[in-house]
Amino acid sequence: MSKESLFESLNPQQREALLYTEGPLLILACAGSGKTKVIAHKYAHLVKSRKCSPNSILALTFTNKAANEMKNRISSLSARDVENAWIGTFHSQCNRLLRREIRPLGYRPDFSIYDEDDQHTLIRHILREFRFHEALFKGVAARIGSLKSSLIGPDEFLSTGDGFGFDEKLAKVYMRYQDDLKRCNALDFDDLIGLTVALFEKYPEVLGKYKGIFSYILIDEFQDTNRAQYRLLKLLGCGGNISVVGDDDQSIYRFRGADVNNVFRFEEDFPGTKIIRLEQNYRSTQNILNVASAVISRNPMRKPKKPWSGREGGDRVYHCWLSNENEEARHVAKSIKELYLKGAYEFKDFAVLYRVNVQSRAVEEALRDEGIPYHIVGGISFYQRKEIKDIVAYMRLVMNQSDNVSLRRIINCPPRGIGAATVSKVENEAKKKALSLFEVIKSTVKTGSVTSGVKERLEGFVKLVDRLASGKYRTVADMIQDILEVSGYRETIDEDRMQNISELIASSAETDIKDFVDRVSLFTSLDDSGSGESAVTLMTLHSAKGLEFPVVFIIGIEEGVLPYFKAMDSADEINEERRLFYVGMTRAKDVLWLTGAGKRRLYAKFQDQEASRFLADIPRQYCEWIEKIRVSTVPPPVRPRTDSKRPFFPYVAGCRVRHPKWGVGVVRDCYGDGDEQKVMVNFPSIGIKKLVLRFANLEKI
DNA sequence: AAAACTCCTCTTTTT
DNA sequence: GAGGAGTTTT
Repeated sequence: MSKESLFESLNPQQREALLYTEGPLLILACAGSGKTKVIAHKYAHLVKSRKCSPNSILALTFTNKAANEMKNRISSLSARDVENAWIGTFHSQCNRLLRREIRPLGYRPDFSIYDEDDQHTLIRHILREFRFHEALFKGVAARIGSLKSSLIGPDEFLSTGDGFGFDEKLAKVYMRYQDDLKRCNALDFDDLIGLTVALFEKYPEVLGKYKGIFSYILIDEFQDTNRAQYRLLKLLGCGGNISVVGDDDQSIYRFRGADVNNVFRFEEDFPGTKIIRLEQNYRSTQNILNVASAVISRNPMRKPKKPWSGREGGDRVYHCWLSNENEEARHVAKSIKELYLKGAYEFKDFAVLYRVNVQSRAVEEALRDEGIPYHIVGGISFYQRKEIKDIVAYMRLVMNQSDNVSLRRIINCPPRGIGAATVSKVENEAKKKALSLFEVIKSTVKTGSVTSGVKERLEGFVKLVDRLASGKYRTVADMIQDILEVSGYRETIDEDRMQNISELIASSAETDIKDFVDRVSLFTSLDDSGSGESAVTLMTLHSAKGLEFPVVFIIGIEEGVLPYFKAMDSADEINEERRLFYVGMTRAKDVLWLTGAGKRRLYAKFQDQEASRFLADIPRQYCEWIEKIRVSTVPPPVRPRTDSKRPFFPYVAGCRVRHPKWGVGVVRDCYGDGDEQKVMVNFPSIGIKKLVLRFANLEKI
């Protein structure tokens, strides 16, 4: 492709973004403004104009899907092989770098990568050993994860503790977790970023090497970076050879550590930053854009921007209030059918978006009743399935025999008579001698300090692993087949599970075994290839980011659902809910429906629902109200309620209370309502207690 | 080691 | 109201 045609399809701002290569550049890209296109074109331009040699541009995204899309675009623009280019997700490229450079940090290059599940297993194990709130493992993991994504180590965290015991214990768990990972020669997702940063900070010569390799840096979805990722960019991009593209209005992953403030910090940290705004929206009609803009403009702390659409007018945004969630779902299904029968749209042109996955149920039912094909995006990932994780654990243990988490997973799977008692014996031994579990097992087999039965079974296991480790497998398929046969795993699983394993094998093709394990670890969901049949898409608002559909329904726009009730007591979280709504609305090209229900069953109980506060921000002239239930029962879209109707708590997290028996403690959380109101209080003497407010007899101090 | 039972939780989830 | 996980039972 000629240089001219690289520009031809771009508007003036996009062109400017592409040509500005001499200093740090922040591209504020409104929804639907073609940001991915700009990055791909810029990459191609940098190579074409010989400003950068091929493979010297680091281009980072968040998802594998986005990375693949970028690779495809770039290779078709520049007719160049992108196999060895530094294009990929933050995690995959850090992994690539660490496989080469990690030694000085005390890990071996054959390290395992632990996903969230493995992380949970390990933390749970530690909590059990510490006899410390094992049930809270998820919360503890989340806490540790957020510390790690902010590059706060255990020691640093300890020094900021609240002095009430919990955080100190948490710091100990954190420290131990990090030690265990190292002992296992394993990295979790946060380590992939964090250790790359640590490497660069500790070893300037390594940083220098990579600054030499990367002559330019391109970042997509910049608003989703966390502190660690930002630090990485700062280290590598301080020379100013960096362009980042993002939209602060579309930051919806705060709960995962994403920090929108990076967008605001960028200008300060990269002096001389040029800002270019991509404000032309190529997706939605002006009406849809007006509605979305009206809602998002209520958020404080935004980068100012004026999105506009080349598509004047368009349908007004439809809004409809139904009596309950089934009526709502039926309404969605009927509307889809109606539009479909008019012939303007295929089923794949429709999307139904919701805040929480449970909302899909009613919609599924209604679509089935109408005979409308649909598919659901999200849910349990292929790679999270037990049988897949088991097989991968075998592979990991074979490649990294320090991997205790994988060993524990499969030592008795299939059952080979090595029970909990034996394992915990081995664990104690391992702790004493600072060896890995597998090493201890091997020496136990040699010295025979256990009963002959146990010894025999352990020996069988060692032989199994050794056999697999010495196997000269050409392909992933060979290795997995051997694992299935030799371990006896195959006999223990049913048809369905075997089917999944076959799929795993099929997906491996001719991939190198090590690359395959990395890929499996760094993938979350298998590309839903889809059956090819045209079908309505159902998914959460989060999953919808980056996509577009001609007709979009956003359902459950009610207080408690959107914004979700858990987010309602913090202004920051409300703002994020608003952004989520904004992301949803800006997915629509032609038609946007906003619906809600007056009654809804959430979990066990029915609830009366009020219209979402966000609806009150929509100017009436862009909207059309469709009356489905009697006007008297239609709740007008009111301003946000005062707190009077929300469950009221006499305490807030952080305040101190006195308990007649346990003395003074700190409130950590308040939840539930009515007679079920509960508080979680941390008492220094005994730790965390959950108390029913009615009975607790607490005194505020 | 499977089956039965009880208890708990229940937002979103790029890697 | 349902699914997951831990515990107890057989």
